[in-house]
Amino acid sequence: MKFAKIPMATINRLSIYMRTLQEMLEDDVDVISSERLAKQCGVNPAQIRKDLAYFGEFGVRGVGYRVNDLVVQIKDILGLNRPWNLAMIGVGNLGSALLRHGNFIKHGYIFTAAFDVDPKKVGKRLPNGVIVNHVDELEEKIKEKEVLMGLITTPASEAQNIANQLVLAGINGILNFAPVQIQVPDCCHVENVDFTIKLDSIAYHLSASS
Amino acid sequence: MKFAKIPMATINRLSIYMRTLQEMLEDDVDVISSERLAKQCGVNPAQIRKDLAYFGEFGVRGVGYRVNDLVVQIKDILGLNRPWNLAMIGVGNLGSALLRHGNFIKHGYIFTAAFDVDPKKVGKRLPNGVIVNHVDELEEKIKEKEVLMGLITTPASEAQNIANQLVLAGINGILNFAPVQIQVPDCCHVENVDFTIKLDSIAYHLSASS
DNA sequence: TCGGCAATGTGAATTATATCACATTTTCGT
DNA sequence: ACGAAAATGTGATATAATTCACATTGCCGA
Repeated sequence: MKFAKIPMATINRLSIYMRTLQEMLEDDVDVISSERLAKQCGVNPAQIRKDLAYFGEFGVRGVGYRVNDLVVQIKDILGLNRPWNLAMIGVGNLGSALLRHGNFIKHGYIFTAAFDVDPKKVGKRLPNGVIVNHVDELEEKIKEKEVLMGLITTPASEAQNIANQLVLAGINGILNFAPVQIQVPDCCHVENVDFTIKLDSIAYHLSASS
Repeated sequence: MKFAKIPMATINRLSIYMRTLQEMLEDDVDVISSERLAKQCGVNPAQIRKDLAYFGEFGVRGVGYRVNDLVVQIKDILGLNRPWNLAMIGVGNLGSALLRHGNFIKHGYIFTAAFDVDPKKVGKRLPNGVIVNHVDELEEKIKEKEVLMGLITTPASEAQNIANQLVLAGINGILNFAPVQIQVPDCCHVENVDFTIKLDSIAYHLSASS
């Protein structure tokens, strides 16, 4: 099953299912139907079953899904049954807010390195104990700290340059917060987080509907 | 043309084209082909032409698109030929980083209100001059400050409650940073920004390819 | 003025994604 | 032990988005 081509959208939905299921666990729900889960996640029930069917059979007919088991299965599918070390490149407003943000650690993502070019920031110790390094030391530290993904929160003008360096350092997963499209070789997977694109989309909908 | 159903993906791409074009303007490029723009944006040239074709004919055959004109046209399409007032709900790490973030104002988005429940924060003046209000005053201040979109950066547990209040206050565009799916009536358009979903997606790709 | 070139705009074809609908399997009550 | 009820898993269908391929159009140089 794992060899069929999986839609990107499926992968994203699996994360959403997982989150919702984790919340349900806390409310002591132990079995859930695709219908109820779908309502909670705002999707079609068949969608959920199809998404899961790409990877196996996880439910019990006539009953539903065991919440706890399904969380474990989804974690397995996504590769979340292990910690992932992250590096933050750019310790400005946004970068430092994210470094302090609890959601990363909660989901198994650990910042083990941080970089900036500002001499005032280099050498400082972050609340999580990580010391900010100069970008010149990127490759060295990334290897030392066994970083597997890089988060770019530099100004847009630096993002491509940093991405190149990350790739050279052997990183092949990048989460890019800078509002530019960065170009990387195929071996590297980039995801973009761009607030203003989302705002533009809202602006469009509000304008168009009025 | 505006009555054909426009793919959501098209709207998002228009933002990306606009950004790229704005950068080109600064480099004194004044005409661009769909091919070159496509390469820069990482999409197919025909895609760009199709996307634009939903809204009209903006190019010159044999020549390309006048960069400046196209930026204006896209702004018109998206409703960005006017300022949009924003409210931030939740002035924690992330909220205050975003309030200070220059990209919003650069693209015509103006924070005119901010809310929190923490008495230590309420009453404080932000760098942009806005004073943090208590969430109890949400409806009143949102109307007073003519806010049209709300950004939710509260803890996940509060997000739905805040969304409800925003809707009651007449807001119909929400950018949700909390890692939950919030439910709103159809009149309201929600976009989600969820870092950990993106990280999960990267984790999947790194795990699957190895 | 005219011919060739370049790049748009767009119908057709392809590919991808989502939904339906139902046969299948399991549980549970009698 | 059996039949009804419930909810999965999935082939078929419908919908949506992307890409192709080319006819069309405007520009420029000789």
